[in-house]
Amino acid sequence: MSTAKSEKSAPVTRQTRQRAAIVRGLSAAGGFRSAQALHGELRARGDGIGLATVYRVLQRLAEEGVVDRVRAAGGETAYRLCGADGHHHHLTCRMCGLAVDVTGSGVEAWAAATAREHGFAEADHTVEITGLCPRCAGR
Amino acid sequence: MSTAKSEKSAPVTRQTRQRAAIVRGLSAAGGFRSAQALHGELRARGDGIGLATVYRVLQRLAEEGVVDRVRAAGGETAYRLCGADGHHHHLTCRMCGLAVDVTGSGVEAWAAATAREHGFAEADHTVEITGLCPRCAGR
DNA sequence: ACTCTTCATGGGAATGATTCTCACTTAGGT
DNA sequence: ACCTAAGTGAGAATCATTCCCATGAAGAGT
Repeated sequence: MSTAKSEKSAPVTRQTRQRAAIVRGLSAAGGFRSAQALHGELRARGDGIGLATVYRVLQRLAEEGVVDRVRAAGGETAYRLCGADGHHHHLTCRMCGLAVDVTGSGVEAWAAATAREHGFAEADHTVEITGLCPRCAGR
Repeated sequence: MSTAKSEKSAPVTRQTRQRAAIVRGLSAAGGFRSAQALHGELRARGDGIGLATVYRVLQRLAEEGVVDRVRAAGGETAYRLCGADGHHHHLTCRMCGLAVDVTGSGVEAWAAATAREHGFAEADHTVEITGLCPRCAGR
């Protein structure tokens, strides 16, 4: 039976026009965009693309670590190109949506230690700080 | 015209059978429950109550600080009676849903400092640690 | 205790985001 | 150029949550 394929096949991830458009779109946006918003912007720009595809690609990009995912208040999920710099958290303005990346060496350690302390394995964590950015706070 | 009412009316929050049932239900549950799940449990128990009411009451309880809110993976929102002990975070098992309260003096400070550092005001934060609880990890 | 005003309730429709289905297209290896 | 598995897209299907609005009841005043 099996010749060289052995057990698992490589997850190839093809380079398609749509996938490229989505990454370009996110790049141009520069910040968070919901799947629906991104879809609208791409269409407006003339890139023919289906909503289902936007969801699919965005989800995969998230799995691949190419984009960040945050759950917005209205139940929507928003995505943003992640600067390939691995793990970090967000400081978001609850008024205008401005988001700043922050890293917290201490938090990482605390989260890991807390999990271990309670016997939890494969710990992961999310941290979101919200507040009013300088501009919004000043008004 | 206006006599003694002056400007703002007191936010009365009436004590209703339904509201009581919801709090009792959450109390009996002991952990997180989605609005839908709670509604199902209450109905099964014989407490006649509408889904819309469950959502409404749960939302208000959250505003009042009586319950915790976490956004589950499937886009659902889950609620849990909060022991009136103010601020804390959660360590959740991503397999069985077991949730443990944890407090992190260090995290609080870090979050506040980070926000201040970037000029953000009125900072708030959420921290969720997920992993596999001892039992699930052991299987 | 009786009444009146206002807030709460609930059933079902409406909304909105996300996922599914499935026939058709295409990237990439040979 | 050819084959085949992966990707795509339109619309239907799902699902959680909110809206609408007539009816019910809590609590203040008398």
